[in-house]
Amino acid sequence: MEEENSRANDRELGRREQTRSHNQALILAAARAVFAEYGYSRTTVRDIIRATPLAAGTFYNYYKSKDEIFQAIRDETALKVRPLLREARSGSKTADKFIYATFRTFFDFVVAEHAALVTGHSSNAMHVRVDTPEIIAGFGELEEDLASAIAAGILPRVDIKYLTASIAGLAFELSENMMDREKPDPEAAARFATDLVLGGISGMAKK
Amino acid sequence: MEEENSRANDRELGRREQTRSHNQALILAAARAVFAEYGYSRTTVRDIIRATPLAAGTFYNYYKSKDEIFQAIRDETALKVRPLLREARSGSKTADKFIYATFRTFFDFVVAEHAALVTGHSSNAMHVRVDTPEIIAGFGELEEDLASAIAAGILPRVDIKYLTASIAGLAFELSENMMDREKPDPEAAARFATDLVLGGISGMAKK
Amino acid sequence: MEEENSRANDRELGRREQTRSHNQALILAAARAVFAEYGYSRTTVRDIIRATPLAAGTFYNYYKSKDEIFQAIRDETALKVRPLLREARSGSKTADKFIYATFRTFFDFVVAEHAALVTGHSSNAMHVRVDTPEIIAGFGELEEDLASAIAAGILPRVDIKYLTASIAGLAFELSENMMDREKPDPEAAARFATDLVLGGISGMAKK
Amino acid sequence: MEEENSRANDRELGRREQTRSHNQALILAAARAVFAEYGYSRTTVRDIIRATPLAAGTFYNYYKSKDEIFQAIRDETALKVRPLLREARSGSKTADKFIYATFRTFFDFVVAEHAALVTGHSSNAMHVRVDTPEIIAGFGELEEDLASAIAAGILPRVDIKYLTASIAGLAFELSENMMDREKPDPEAAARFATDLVLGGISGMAKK
DNA sequence: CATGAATGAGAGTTCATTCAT
DNA sequence: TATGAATGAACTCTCATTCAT
Repeated sequence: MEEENSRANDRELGRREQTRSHNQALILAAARAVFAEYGYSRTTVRDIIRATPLAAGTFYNYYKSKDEIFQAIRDETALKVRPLLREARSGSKTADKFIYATFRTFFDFVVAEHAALVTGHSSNAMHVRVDTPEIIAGFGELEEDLASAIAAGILPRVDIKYLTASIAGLAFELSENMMDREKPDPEAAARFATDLVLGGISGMAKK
Repeated sequence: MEEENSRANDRELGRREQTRSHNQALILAAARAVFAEYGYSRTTVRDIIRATPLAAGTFYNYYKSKDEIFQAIRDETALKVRPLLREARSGSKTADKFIYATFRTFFDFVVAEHAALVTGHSSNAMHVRVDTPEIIAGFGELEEDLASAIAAGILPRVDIKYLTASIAGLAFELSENMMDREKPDPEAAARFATDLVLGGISGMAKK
Repeated sequence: MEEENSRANDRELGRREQTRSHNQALILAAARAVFAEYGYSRTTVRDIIRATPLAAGTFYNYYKSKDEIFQAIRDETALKVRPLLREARSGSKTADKFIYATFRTFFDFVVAEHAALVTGHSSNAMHVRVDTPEIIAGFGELEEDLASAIAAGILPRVDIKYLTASIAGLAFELSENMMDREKPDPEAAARFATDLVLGGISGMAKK
Repeated sequence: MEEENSRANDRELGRREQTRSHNQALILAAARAVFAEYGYSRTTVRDIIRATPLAAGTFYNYYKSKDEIFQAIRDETALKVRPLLREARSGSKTADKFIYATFRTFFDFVVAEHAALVTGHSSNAMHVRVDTPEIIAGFGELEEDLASAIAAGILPRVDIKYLTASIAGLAFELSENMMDREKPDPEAAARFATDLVLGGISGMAKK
């Protein structure tokens, strides 16, 4: 039986490898879409494989469980954006650049990956945001960087934990509002957020 | 006949009603706790009654379904805080009072009702926030009030939708951070949030 | 507590007795109606007491179980009609009288008790007919009487079991058809059935 | 990809399909038996699968619900017998042939399908007969054919609705009696029913 | 490795019955 | 004895996971 399969599948060299990563990609993409749409518990493995040309059991050749693929997606997302954020902030010599880089990078990322889980706008009216170890680590990094920036005199001395929370809250909530708009504009959103954090609304004027 | 019986049973009805509302309270409290812990879908009705000395079927003497109690809790929360928020803002003649009143009222409420669902800090690493009609209406009210304040010259002309989202994001995220602290201080949190919104971090100095 | 109740209930002498049989009658009537409407399993005890001013637990002061009241109703029905049928047949000296008396009595009874269970025309399209010991005994009596009539030369020698079944089948099915008509006419139905059994359709002419 | 796989798996699909239809047959047979034994509402899906070597959930791989399999069985039965009945009657040029063909076909069918639901002889003492659209249509067809036969002068002018009901009542009741006998004899039963309908018992003599 | 039916624990819910009042 | 909330077994159905093919 295995021989027959290999005969059928190996007409091209490396076909197996190709199929394997192809299938993995199919499953990941389907999972991302479905988790983003329904959230973790309301998503069934059947939903995922139904969004795939594959069969139910095949799923388990790639992921040990529904939980595993979920965490894989979450971490994958956080792992992608975290280096971007750190790098963006690392070169910033002014408060404006520091804060703007943070928001801009985050909003750009959300636009690029808006099918993914970070900001799940589920059809049945629930915001789900996941605090995985990876994401928590991301918050930790932000806090560290804020501390460094304060130490370097780039940012004023404020309650760092509240500032971290504020930036996170603004980032998540504004990114959602931004994505609801006709044409998401990460530049404008980042500008708004940065101005708010730095100078408050006092110095803003509506365009 | 019913009247006669009730006359005869009056003394006991007091007891019964007492037990009844006691049980209702037990179930509500359990549900609040479990929903906050696990979110809607991961919570089972059995989880709720297990957190109670009652039997499985008893739940359904009080709520027709898992959905019904969930909505009851959500709306109860939103319906309680919304009038408070509106009233707090209504008398504010300055930007500072307006913004501070909003945050302070919200944080006070979170401290008072910290077992409730609105800001669920789940142990299994998920933030769930539900956009019920009630909560969405709350956002709408905030937006309206912001528009009025801008029209009245109390607040400067800024992107109202982004401002609404910003205040909401700050409120939810800071309230969570506040509750994680040893001694939640709504005054300090509201002060931080208000200063941030009005003047940004530029004018802040860490105490 | 008991004293209070008796004070309340005993203003008239024998009131208790009266209430008791009154309640029993209420429950029986409600049960008859609901069983006839929904059949045994789709009827809930709640349905029965809901059709009553009484409380759930009261039911069990009168009947040990749902099953018990169901059987009571079934047997009550059969026990009422069986003596009527026997008596009607007993005096019949001719085949026509014998057969006609059987059908006519049965159809009259159905008209009179059409809310009861014997011929249940349930709203969800099911015919339910119950073969309780009482009803089976009724069939047995019919068979006995047919045997006697044959022995007496009143009826010809035919397969008694098939004849019994035929009469039963005609009785049940025609009674249902009769009850579906605008104005149920037991006389006409009994005439039709009798003529069919005695002479077949050959000698009939449509009115 | 699916095509390739099916090519590769062709030999096994035969097995699988075989198992599949085997299981389907197991479930159908069990359902037929249990429904016949207990009727619709008293039958639980658990009863059905318990009468099977399969697991609880397997049922739902074949039927979406208890209702679906019930209707499948009902309609399957009615749909099988109806064309047979119509065809049997269609060629009949005399009253005897017409009536005999109807009963004989029905009784033959009952003998062949005696496990089925149409005529349920339940051990817990209930006859259940379901008026599905299919069965009602069967009655309608009988009535139509009777009307045609009367119009053609084959049958005398009698109350068609009562005649239809009579034939149905005789068919159901006699078939049950027939099946209770040691050796069911559809020919004899059909002869009895036909003679009864055509000439009544007057012309009969017990064998 | 793909397949997809089988599995069975467990979900939400109902309801006959019990029992404190 | 009437009350009606409490009970918990049993129901229909779902779904993550397994496994023979």
